[in-house]
Amino acid sequence: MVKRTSIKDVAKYLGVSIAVVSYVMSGKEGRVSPELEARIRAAAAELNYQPNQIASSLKRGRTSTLGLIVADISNPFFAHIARIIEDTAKHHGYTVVFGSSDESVDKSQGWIDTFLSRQVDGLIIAPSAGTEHQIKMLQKKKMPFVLIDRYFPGIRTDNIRIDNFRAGYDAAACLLKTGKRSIGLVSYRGGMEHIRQREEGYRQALTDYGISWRESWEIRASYQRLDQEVEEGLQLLLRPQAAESVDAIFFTTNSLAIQGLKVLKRIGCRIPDEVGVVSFDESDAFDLFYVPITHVRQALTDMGTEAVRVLLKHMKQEKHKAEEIVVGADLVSGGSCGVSRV
Amino acid sequence: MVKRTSIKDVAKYLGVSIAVVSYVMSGKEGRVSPELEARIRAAAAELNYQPNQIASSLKRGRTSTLGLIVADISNPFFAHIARIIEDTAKHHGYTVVFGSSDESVDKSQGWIDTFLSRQVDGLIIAPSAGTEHQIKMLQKKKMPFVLIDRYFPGIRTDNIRIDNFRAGYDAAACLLKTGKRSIGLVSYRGGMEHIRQREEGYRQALTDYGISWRESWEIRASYQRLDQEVEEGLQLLLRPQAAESVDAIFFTTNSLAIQGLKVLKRIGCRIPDEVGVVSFDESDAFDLFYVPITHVRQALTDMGTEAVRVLLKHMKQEKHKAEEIVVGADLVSGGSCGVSRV
DNA sequence: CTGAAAGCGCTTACAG
DNA sequence: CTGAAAGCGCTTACAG
Repeated sequence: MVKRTSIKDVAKYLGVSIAVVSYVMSGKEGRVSPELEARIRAAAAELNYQPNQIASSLKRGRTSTLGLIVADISNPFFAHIARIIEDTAKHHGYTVVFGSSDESVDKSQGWIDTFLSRQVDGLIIAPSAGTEHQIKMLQKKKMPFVLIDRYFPGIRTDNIRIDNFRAGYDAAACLLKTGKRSIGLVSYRGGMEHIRQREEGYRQALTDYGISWRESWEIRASYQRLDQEVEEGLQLLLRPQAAESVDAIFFTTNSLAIQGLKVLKRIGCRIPDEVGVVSFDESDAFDLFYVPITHVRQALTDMGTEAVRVLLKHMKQEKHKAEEIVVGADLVSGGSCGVSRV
Repeated sequence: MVKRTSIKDVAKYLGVSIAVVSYVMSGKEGRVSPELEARIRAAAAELNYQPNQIASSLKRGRTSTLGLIVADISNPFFAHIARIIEDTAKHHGYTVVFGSSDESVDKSQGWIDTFLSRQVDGLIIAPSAGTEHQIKMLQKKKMPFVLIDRYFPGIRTDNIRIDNFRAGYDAAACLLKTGKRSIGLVSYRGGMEHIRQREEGYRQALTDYGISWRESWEIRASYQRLDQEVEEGLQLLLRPQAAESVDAIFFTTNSLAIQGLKVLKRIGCRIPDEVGVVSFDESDAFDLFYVPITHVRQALTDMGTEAVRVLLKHMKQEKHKAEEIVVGADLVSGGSCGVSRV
């Protein structure tokens, strides 16, 4: 990089103080005479001056940067949210740095440390399981942050999420309404609260429809070995003639569903006749499946814009009571549940 | 944010100079006695010291940050690349800030300005059409950057891409091999070189298979009104009994294909019998389509890691001749082309 | 091995 | 309206 021209250079060029140049370049009104201002602007343009935000950040103690930590930026759910956060942040003069935690406690800590040392003004985090202490540490340091998608019931924090219980209930109910009676659950290991809520909703729906829940209907995969464990789980659920075999499946996230659908397709399972399916989140693959997959659509735009809005508010106010914001989620019907009898 | 403890605080706490603290905290070997080093480390831990990277950046003139500009971070192609770049950059001690240009010249300029004023050490850019002058400006400023995915034939720059001509050729050839004879092209307006290369490959394949190219086979959509224009274009291409009607379609990007498949599905077009299909890039939707969509798979991992590698190399060397790196791309067969007769 | 000091490029109270 | 100066938190040549 070629040596950049600084405020000092343009001050020297005009024989004025660096103070006036700074005032003009940072848009302070009424501190400098119109004539001088014009000369400074002209000189700045001529010398190709561009302010150094790093210096400004050091002096002002704020970087106008937000840190975003998600499980995986290449997951469409997070990629979509990232885009909305980017746009909203930019609109308020902020830039976003991001990191993927891969659901790892250590990686999450690593990104938090990185972002803190880089003096981000605030953090937006989709926290992984087992990171409660990291969240508490942020609170202790009074570092502004907001949680998205996930949250910890034991910690009062700003967080933006959907009503996961209700969404899980609606998803399962959609299957039950078509006469499905043995509803499998394909979910994540790890015990994240938002996933547990979806599962609770599912169980409540079973109960309300007079179905007695069976433990063998629930299978779980780990993030790290998702593909293999979904496949093994489905093999169990779909064993022909087995007492535990299932006539419908609720996938609690998009990645579980994508992998699950690949398995169902490979073994030639007919949807919805043999097995009804409902999933979470959007995907082009759901729309283009031979029978479009019914799914819970989270209001991602609201989630992203609210996250930034609440975070900026939090950053502004020393005292700030935690806001828990529930954004919309609706069931998009695609036919994969079967034909409703209600 | 609570007042952070600085190097000065720990120096004062121990009654030593800030210099030694700095040496220890930044890992300079052999400048400080082991005893003092131990005391400093203990004090730093006790006072919960975390280095301020902003101050370090200002002094050292480097931020260990890379800027990434893509068309849209929520597009799976770019989201995937972003993830690889994030991992590779992190491995080398760099953090990534990103911005989506939406194929807009102005937004692209905006992100470049933002990233320059934030003193990023280097840029990775998938440049939009019409941004040649921005690229030249970066060269004039000697700002290190590398282009990915796209490039400008008239400007010598580092760039990482696939052989788009060959990939376009292979894609079209796959359709021709199954006996398809009138091959439609669904592509982008705007004349980006990488897209033009794909189109050229397609035309060359037609020629080599003894088919005479027809202008009416080629339809183009703009980024801003993609959905509508793809639909209108397909309607033209698939008009029954029309002379121009087509028995196969080559989509030159994933977003064109996704939208196109939605249209084909809606109008009940049978793939591959009525219309063969081949696309670019990967998508869960391609794998899960009733007939898996044959597509060109770009070596995204290579593209991302090479981009970072070349950029870091460029940043290190004052003199540096432009590297044009071609990464792999292979055709993943899915059955959507039809049955090969060769 | 250790310290005093200059300086990175800004911002901003304080004088004049 | 304008300028001289302190200071943000580091790094690093220069003395000792």
